[in-house]
Amino acid sequence: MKEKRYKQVQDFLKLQIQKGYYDVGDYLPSENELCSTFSITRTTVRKALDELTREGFIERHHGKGSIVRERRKSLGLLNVKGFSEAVGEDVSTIFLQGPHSDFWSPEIHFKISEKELSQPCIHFSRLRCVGEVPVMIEHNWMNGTCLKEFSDIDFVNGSFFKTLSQHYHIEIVGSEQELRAENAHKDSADLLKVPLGSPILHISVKFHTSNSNFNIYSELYCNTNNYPVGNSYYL
Amino acid sequence: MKEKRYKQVQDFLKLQIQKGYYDVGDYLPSENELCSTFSITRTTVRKALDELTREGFIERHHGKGSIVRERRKSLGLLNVKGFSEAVGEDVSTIFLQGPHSDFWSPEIHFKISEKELSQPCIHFSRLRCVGEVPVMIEHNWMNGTCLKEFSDIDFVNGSFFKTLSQHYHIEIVGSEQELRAENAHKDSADLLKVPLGSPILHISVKFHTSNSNFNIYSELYCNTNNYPVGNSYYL
DNA sequence: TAGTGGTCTAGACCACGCC
DNA sequence: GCGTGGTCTAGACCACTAG
Repeated sequence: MKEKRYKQVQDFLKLQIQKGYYDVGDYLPSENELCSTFSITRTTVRKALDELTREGFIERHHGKGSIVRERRKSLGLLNVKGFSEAVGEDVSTIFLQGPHSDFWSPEIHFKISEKELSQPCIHFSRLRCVGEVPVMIEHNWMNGTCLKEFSDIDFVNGSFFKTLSQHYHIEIVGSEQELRAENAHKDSADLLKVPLGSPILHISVKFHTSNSNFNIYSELYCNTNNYPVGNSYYL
Repeated sequence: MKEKRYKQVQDFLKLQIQKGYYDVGDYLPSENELCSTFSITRTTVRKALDELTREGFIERHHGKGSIVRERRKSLGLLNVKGFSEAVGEDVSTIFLQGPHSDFWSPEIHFKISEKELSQPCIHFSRLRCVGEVPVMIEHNWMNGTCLKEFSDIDFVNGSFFKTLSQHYHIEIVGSEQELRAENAHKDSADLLKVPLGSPILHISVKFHTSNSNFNIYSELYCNTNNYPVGNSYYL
């Protein structure tokens, strides 16, 4: 398949931003400049800029131009913003299962796309702790065909999202979440070291990425007794 | 400001979907049909469909058409929107206590600003139902000096936020939230009609508004058994 | 093969920010 | 006034799906 023009421009600009060619707040070339640089029309340039906006790389200001945005740290809820930031430094992560091939689990709450279902699945799970106290169990499933040799690559700074961005150029563009209060089942009670039947916050997440065939499906089980899940949202 | 063409089409289709004119899985009219129906070009029609896709109302399939997506059966609480805009259908609200003067309650989780503490407080609480089933208890506290004669004014379409916007020109600009899974206490168990000790999702919210001396402090108690709390976030 | 959505061109006019 | 991004037109060709 031929590389799309808007995709070329999009990737070119994204790379320049990621490489630090522009500082936060800098203006990109104007749409008309980009048109002549790439010998394409404004419609195509704007499609590229639309995508970059959706991905959070730039902001556009009517009458002024497109500026480079500060890279976001969290999306909606529990992008584990609560861990390294809200809770402090004393957080740790234990792999329960490293990345490995698996089936698409019925535990996944959101509807998995047909395309993804027909492709191999990668799964990994982690236990998040504050100090010595386990506070969250995290299960993740995703399309394996998009992550060649994933199991062999170390997580960038322990962050899965950073790894996706830097090694695979996949960006998170949105998420859907559902939250429930449940009673702890045996497995989660054991891992979280709480009595069977304790109230547990169960969060189902579907992260949407810049690749429409690659979503991340997560099921999280949180002990909120000492560390409530936090979220902030600004317009 | 003139209403944009793509916005007209977008809102028209959204309304038809919300009204149930299309079933889940139904195909919308093709892009070319919409072009002639509205006497606009495909670029404009596609812009409308792009927005609906981003909002999660439709899915588009190359070579086939645009189908209506399943609407999430959730409360959509964690964004800045209110309950009334959640799923829209068949929700009702019962006032437990209408707006009245009160003290700033120790039940409020977030820190109240000094300025607000020194001023009178208005409180009201409601029970939110889907059909006949109570799903959420809502307590709200706020600075009374900003809401002259608030008790006497009817809520615009039953929406508190709309009332704030239309009568007081106060807009929500952001929020902070904390979530906990708890066991139901006596009062909330009674109101939500669940057994004592059932798992309940407790959400503490501080809404920030365009008036920095006016924040809304809410404490919410949700029965998530049938209607999980949902949230989606798109860039 | 006919119809659909996906990409792209080459223009136009408007609203906004700034000098 | 001028450059910027936002909206819109009237076409074109391509890729995908299905009968």
